[in-house]
Amino acid sequence: MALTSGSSSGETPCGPGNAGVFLPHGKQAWPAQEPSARAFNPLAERLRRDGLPPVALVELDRGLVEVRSFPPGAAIIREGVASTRLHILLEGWGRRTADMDCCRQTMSFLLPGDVCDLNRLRDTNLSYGVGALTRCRVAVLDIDSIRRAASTQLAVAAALLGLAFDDHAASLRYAASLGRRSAPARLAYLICELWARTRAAGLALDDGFMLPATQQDLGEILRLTNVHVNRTLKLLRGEALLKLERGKLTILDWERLAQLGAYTPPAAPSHS
Amino acid sequence: MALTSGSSSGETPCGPGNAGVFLPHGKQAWPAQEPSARAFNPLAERLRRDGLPPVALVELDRGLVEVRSFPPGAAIIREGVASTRLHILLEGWGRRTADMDCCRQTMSFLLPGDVCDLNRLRDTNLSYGVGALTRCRVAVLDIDSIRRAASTQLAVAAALLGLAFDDHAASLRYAASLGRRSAPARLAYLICELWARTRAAGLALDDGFMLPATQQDLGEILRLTNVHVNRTLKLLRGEALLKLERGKLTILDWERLAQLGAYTPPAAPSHS
DNA sequence: CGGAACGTTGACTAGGATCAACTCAGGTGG
DNA sequence: CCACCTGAGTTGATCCTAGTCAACGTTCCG
Repeated sequence: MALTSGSSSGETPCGPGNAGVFLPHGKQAWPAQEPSARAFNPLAERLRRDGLPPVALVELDRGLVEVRSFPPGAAIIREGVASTRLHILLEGWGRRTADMDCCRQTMSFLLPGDVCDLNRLRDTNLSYGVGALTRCRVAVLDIDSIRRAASTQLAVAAALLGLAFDDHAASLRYAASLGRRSAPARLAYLICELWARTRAAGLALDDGFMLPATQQDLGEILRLTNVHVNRTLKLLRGEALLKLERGKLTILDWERLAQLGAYTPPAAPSHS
Repeated sequence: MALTSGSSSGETPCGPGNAGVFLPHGKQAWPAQEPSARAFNPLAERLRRDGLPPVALVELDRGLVEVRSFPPGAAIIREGVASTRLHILLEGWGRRTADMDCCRQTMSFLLPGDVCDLNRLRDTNLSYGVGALTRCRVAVLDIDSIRRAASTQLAVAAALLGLAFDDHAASLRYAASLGRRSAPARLAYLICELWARTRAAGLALDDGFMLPATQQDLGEILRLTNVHVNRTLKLLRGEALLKLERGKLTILDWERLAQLGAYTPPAAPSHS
């Protein structure tokens, strides 16, 4: 109910129980006008690369309740509202936020293939909310189905464990990148990380990516004011490291940008 | 080998394959002079409370390789060195750190019962190191044994998933608590969190806990300089919220401290 | 055309960093 | 026993990064 709250545009093409979310084969679950086959089912693709057998995907797929659509700025998950549903971002950009005493804090951006609220498997209450940065399409799954799947198919449990680890590792890297570093270093790091993630999600352009975030949004994740984000962008532009115009971020000098951000690309996992 | 690096004092009483780490029953694995039965085997206690059946504990226990001891300041895990061992803190305080370009960053303190490098189950390379704040006793386990245990005993996989989620949730809360908040708010939050964790680990005193960290250490986790930590402590002392002398932290006004830190105690998990 | 949201720039402020000096407790060796 | 050293805590003076406030430009959209 909290999830239905006035933000969805009513597009829920999947009937409950239909196959489709985890199975690349189950394309009948979506209308045919999908633009890109690569971005079609990002989580399934990721899990498949991870070595999850198709059988396990079928198992997970049983948990699908519906696919919902959210306009930009809508709340996908409200902070502090318990739910027995798991949300997977299929399309669009989201963000994890927490309302602190002073102002809103963004903990991470979410890209297609990311599970918004994986922690719910542990605790149905979350300490954060999830909002839509752009228009988003979100797969809604039933937690108990997923738990059942994990307890019958070991591969499912392993896959979830893998996702949790990745998420955790990213949080740690992110926390480290903040701290007593300068605004330019933090911004550079963020761009490097997003560049890697957009490429992994198949969303990257040749020399950059579409960044659907305002300077205010960037400030919330970098812990800067929009004004200072502006100045910092200007600085990096002046250094010919990158440029950001009309939502398109272009990387001009990857070497120096990665050096400034002290960014080291995460190694590929050694095991599933 | 990286783990043997010149810091251990040679105390490794357990032969490989001995029972003891996860099994509260297997007390023969330690010398008899253990001071407190409650702090004796903190992770096992935690997992037991979580509903992990004793059989699964036996399974995990097979992975025990040795128990190592580290003096204060020693490196328990060196950043960037791959390893096939998992480390569980049995006694003492540790910290997760990453060396950034400018200075060292601490991501979290580790207390007895915490797994230092759970991520290694996913990727044998870590993006952080672990150091000993006090003298530490650490159980060293073989990763492959744990993986095998998780793939035969579902309860083991579930327990690991639970630990990963808890760790992840703590990271997110921590990242949120930093950000654009003032030094007093951050310090207050840290104290609140440590107060909850020391109580959970059975290490708390009546009205506080032993905090074996210098003001420099506190600065590294709070992203402040030691000088500013000092001033902030002085401020909180002046407000009669807490005092810290000779390593003993005393909470004088819990209500106002929690309010200042915007601390909300984490809810108990709804499922295992 | 008008309004709203975002981006841009300047002037000023403040929270925390930096640098430096000093105190204090504990340990070590003569 | 005292002299000395070291690491931590404490305090003051000064600097600088980023926040705040405010104005104006630009883009987009109804």
